[in-house]
Amino acid sequence: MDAADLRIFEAVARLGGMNRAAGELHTVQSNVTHRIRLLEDELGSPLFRRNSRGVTLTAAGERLMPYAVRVGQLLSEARRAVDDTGTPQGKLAIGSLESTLALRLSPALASYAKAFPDVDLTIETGTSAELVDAVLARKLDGAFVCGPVEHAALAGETVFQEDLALVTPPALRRLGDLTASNGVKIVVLRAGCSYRQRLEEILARRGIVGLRRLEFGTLDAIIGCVAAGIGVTLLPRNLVEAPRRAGKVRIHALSSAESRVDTVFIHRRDAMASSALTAFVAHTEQTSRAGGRRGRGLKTS
Amino acid sequence: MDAADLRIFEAVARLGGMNRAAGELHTVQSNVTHRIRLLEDELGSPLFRRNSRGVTLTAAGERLMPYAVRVGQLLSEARRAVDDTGTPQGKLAIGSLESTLALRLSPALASYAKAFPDVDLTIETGTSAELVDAVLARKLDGAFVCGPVEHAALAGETVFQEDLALVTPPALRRLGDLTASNGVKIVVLRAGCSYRQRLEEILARRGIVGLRRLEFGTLDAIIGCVAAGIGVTLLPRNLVEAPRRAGKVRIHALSSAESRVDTVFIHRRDAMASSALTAFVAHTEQTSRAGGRRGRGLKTS
DNA sequence: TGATGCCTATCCAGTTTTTCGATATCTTTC
DNA sequence: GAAAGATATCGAAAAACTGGATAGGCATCA
Repeated sequence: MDAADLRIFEAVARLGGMNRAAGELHTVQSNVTHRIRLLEDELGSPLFRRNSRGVTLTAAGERLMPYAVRVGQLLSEARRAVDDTGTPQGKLAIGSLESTLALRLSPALASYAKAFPDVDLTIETGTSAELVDAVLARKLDGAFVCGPVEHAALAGETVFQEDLALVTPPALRRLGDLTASNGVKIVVLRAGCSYRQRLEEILARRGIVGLRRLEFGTLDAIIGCVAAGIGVTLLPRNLVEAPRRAGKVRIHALSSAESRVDTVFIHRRDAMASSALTAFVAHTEQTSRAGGRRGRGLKTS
Repeated sequence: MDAADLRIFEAVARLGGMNRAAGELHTVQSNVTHRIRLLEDELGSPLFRRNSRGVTLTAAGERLMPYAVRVGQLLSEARRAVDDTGTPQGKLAIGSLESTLALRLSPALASYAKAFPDVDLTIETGTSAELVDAVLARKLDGAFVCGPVEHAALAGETVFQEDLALVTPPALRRLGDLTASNGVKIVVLRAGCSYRQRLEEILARRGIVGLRRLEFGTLDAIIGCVAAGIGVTLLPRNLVEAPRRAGKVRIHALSSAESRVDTVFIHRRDAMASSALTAFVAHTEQTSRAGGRRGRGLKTS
């Protein structure tokens, strides 16, 4: 049994046919059939059931499949590891929550890109759940998500601790005065922003439900909107301290459980971190130390 | 790059020479040299430094090495997985603390061996640290060790909870009367028994140090020895209840932190559990439910 | 019912890859 | 300087792989 055999096996299983696999593998069908046959002979049990419309995995094939996938991944990872000379370079796919990207990451990204020009950095955004899945599926090398994350295959550490503040127009003295009927809206940075859900929970806990939502692309727009009495929002406290001192908005007390959000950087435990990734984490921590505080996260081994 | 290449690479790296690798791989040196050369060409960087006394890994080779090892392990595991038809069979290497084996495992082992005659069950004993290392090195499929065990690569669950009792001769009313000078010894089942260390800690905490040790091979011998006034010991409470009621020994109070010992069954997280292993764990739990209580252990994913 | 399309199995020949054995070369050691 | 032990190189033989052509099974459709 060899990696090449498993590669063929995996393609046949995934595409459900030897013909189709032959196409993907840039070879001919007879060849695929032959190799599969050899593999089955070697293992001593059939891996596929042949029907007229293609093939399906037998029980033994099902058992082999995850290994075929894993070996393929390992080999390509090995190649990258050999190429990785220690100076960060190559591709680096990072995921982030939209809000984290906007509020925390931009300066770090800019200086990272400048410091390591040989890295092809791509940033993808999504919800925490989407990002976790993408990291697990090895589509992303790592991601910034809302903590805590508990998954055996993932390592993570808290890189930012946000202290959120509930921000309302200055005229709103008591939260109780908020009702759906007076037209005040929830103002958030972007749809699916994870602060939105938290804000709705906080309001719901105080009996305030049914507020409409409003989205803006920039922080200034959000704050301006709140100052104008149109909505309420939930933002990191240090971003709204200045407007508050200027009397433009009012901040309402939250319990620390409600206000505290950990942003965790996660990556697969089993994937060896590339130089580019290692440098990225180090760089982000260094940059963030100016604004946020660094904390301990999951056990990292 | 193929698994066969990595196999050759790994042998050369491990043995430090192409000649020696050729011997192990049942081929000739020229062949090994050739394949290594091809691999280096393919990867674009030399993997070995050639000296007159053999070869040593370059930085790139060092980076490749763990992948070579892992791929080899995966392939052999894949083969086993394919062979594993669901009915427990094949080899199963289990480790255990000597004391756990003697006190808890024997009945479970006997009935397991009877229930699944196609499994080649081998039991090895050692200290917790030794067993953990053996499981990590894949020399054992699993092991019973003293909890708690915190290791990212290991999953575990508590299968037994022992409530230990400090057992002394009935004449010894107060622990304070124990001194090294009156000849009383620590009696344990076997050298290196993990209860021994615990017992010494418990005594030390009460200012009793310097007692000599005495080993016995059977429980009855130990209890008889204590009853005869020769020594003190630490044993699961339910094993000494009968002699205590008979007035043969005295049990002294311990805090629950001192008396409680978790026996945890550990196995590698990344190794897919064979049917034999799965059945073993299930069987042990079932059997142990008669005597001990089952509890939750580490997060198992 | 026969034609068609899609699929796998098989066989053969050509090519590529791998293996082996012999030999060259270099370095350390005695 | 010889011997031992190491890697490098080369050519021939063996093995494995590939590609193309063909056969046959099974469903669908007219």
